Amino acid sequence: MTTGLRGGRPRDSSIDRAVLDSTSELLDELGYPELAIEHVARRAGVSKTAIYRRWPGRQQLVLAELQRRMGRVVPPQTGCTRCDLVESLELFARVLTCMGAETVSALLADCTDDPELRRTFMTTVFEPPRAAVRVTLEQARDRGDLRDGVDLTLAVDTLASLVHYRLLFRHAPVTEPEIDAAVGALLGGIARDGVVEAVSAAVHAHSGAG
Amino acid sequence: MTTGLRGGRPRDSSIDRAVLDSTSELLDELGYPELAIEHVARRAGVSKTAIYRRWPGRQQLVLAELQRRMGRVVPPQTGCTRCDLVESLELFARVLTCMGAETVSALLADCTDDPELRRTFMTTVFEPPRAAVRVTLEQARDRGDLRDGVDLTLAVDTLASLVHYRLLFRHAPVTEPEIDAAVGALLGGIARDGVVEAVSAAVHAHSGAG
Amino acid sequence: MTTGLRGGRPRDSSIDRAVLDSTSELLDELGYPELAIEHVARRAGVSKTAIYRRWPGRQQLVLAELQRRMGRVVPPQTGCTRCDLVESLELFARVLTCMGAETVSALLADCTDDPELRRTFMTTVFEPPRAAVRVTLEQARDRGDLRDGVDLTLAVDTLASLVHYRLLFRHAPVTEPEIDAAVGALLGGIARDGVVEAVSAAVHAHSGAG
Amino acid sequence: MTTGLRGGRPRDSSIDRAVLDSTSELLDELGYPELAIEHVARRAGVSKTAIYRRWPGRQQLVLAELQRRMGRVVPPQTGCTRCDLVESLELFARVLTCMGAETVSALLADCTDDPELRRTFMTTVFEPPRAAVRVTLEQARDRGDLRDGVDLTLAVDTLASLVHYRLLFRHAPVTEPEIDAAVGALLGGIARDGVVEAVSAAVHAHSGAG
DNA sequence: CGATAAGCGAGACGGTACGTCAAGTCTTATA
DNA sequence: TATAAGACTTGACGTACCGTCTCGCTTATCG
Repeated sequence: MTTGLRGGRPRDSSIDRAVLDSTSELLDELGYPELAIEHVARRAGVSKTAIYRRWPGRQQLVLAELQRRMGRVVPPQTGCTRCDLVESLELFARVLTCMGAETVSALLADCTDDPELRRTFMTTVFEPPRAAVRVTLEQARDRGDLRDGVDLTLAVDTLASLVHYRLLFRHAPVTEPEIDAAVGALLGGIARDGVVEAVSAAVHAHSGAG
Repeated sequence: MTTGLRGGRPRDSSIDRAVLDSTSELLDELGYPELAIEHVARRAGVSKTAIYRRWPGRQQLVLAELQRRMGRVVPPQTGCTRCDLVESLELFARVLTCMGAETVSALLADCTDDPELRRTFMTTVFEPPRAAVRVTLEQARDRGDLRDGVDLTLAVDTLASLVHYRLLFRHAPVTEPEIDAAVGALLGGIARDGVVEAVSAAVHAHSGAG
Repeated sequence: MTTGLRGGRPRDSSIDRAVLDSTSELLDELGYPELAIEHVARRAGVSKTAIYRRWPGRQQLVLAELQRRMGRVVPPQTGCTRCDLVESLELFARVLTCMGAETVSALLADCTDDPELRRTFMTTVFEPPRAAVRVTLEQARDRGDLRDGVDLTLAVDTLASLVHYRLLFRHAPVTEPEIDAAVGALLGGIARDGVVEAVSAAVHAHSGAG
Repeated sequence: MTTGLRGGRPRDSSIDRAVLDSTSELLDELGYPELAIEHVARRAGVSKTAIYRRWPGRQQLVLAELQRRMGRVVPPQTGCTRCDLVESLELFARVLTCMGAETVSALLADCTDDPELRRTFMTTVFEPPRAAVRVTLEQARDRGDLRDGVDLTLAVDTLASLVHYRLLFRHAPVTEPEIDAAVGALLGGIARDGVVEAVSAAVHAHSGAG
């Protein structure tokens, strides 16, 4: 809040580090639900007050640690649409894995009540890798690799959500071949030639009749 | 556990109902994180003991309520691949929405520690709608609507995860046109003709070089 | 509050004892200002909750201990006015000393904010010995030992306050000769014969002039 | 301690005043127990450091303020024993009331731990009005108004303690007629003629027998 | 029909963490 | 050196649920 423009003892930045380090360790050892501010304080050799002065609560503290873990996400630029997409998604998976899939989902669940917090979470944790995928798809589009009228947001969600789903819900790893297959499926479709157009007509008839 | 083979006063089944009803109300009013067994007991006019005798903890209690909310999920059977898929996914979305998206994700997060519990959660909450999608895709495959070598599990995950992502993470609604577009994209692909094959070759060259 | 007429697990009366014992010890070792509920709980081998369930706060807890220390105060009845008075005051002094003069005054000071609490304090701690003095004086009056028109309340206050003052304020002991002298002074006056009447007239003239 | 003999920035004496003023206000608004140094500092527009440099703690700070409130106590000299005594005691009551009876007793209680502090308190707060009473009594004695062998200290305590008791303990006002009656009682005694001597003999017999 | 066994409401119990608060000390930059 | 601002440690506060327990009572079935 107060940047302490002038006057007052400056914050001891070694405390920031010590607290985040302890948070990180406890996150790995106990997981988010068992992570207590009191533990963090004890382990960091720091008072609770010093923590609460920096972060208003557990969520923000862990969020800060996740942010630190994420570092800088740079979208790949090989010039090859499929390669870039695969690369983006692998990056995505790496980021989530590094943050700790369970931590991410537990934290998210713990942020649902406060809209402000939710937004921060999304911006901090989900947006960066998501943006990488989007940029990659936009480049593909500009390069003329995509059909006209393709809904980019939907495409991003489709790919991103797969990684999320596997890692956060099923706690299953996402392997490179799977990512490749998923990208291939989305790019090329999975229906035999001619089927989509046929069923498309049927849908319209169906919904028109309903 | 004990079916009360012999002896003892039989359980009052009206208590089961009262407790689940109160759980349901409090879930809607306060959300899962704020739901306390003590509140449930008070509201249901029942003792904590009676609750703990039936469910070992909060998670199992809420799980039971979600199970009750889900009811019976029946996969659609119109004979049209795309219609059935869309229908399955809408069903999926309805189920999650009815259960309460926030509740579902919070509960899931709260189940991560106990593997047994996790499995129960997956079987109870995620599997049924997922199975509906899988059945639909299997029927499509058997009907010859899908290309050879399509990874059904991946396809199910791709579609299912989209709904999850939108509802559980972004707390955004999933509209029918979007579902339709997503199904269309997966079935037909989004790449311009010829692109997939071309980049596919490039991928192999790329990964061969790496 | 709830006497637990029916239902519920009965309170463990050994806890009451353990808590008051620990309170007593800590009162002696550290004094009232340093007495912390958490210490009491720890030393008594009891949870904080168990304490707060019985007494709403530190003040009430200590008050309960003082009450226990006081026991039963019985006014003396030798039939001799002066002896009874001296005896009453010595009893008074013993009671306050046994409770711990510093504890009494610190507790009183800590009760000033809450009127309810203050009243309880007065009734519990100050009234009983005070009542003994009053009873003794009433018996003296009924016996015809006192002049007509003597203000008994004032007389009680005069004697009681001396003990309070010495013990609670000056932390000086009150010896038997002093008590005797004070009782003698109050009973017989300290002015030389004729002086009181003379100055009494002067007072009236003085206040009439002012 | 350091009178700032030489060197450095001189102390800003307006700070002393501002701090004591704020202390005074907060004492009236919240009472001693709720008076926090941080509040005082904030209200005075002064840093905590500046306060702690002048007074080692809360007790000393408040003590300083009480001292300021007391001002100069001058014993009355009308030449009439009873008038002077009444006047002294009223002065006594006024002083305590002005300081704030609750503040005085709370502060006293908060000084019990530190003997040094206690002594300062006694000297500062209790001695001056007490001295006035003593001087008055000494003048009465020298004037020949008192019987031989009267214990002056005991007489002072008897009168002073009554005021203390009423104001600090019972939080009851001390009215002028009451003071007059108390002075009258002490000077003239309350026993019917002949009673004191009779019971006095009884006491000696009693204590001799016991 | 009485013994046995469980269900049940009430609420005590030991835990554990919460987030807040004030005390008193220390650090920095500025006057 | 004094000052303002404010970081810092310490330690207790009173609250809230957790999941377990004990008690006295009720309600069934079994022998």
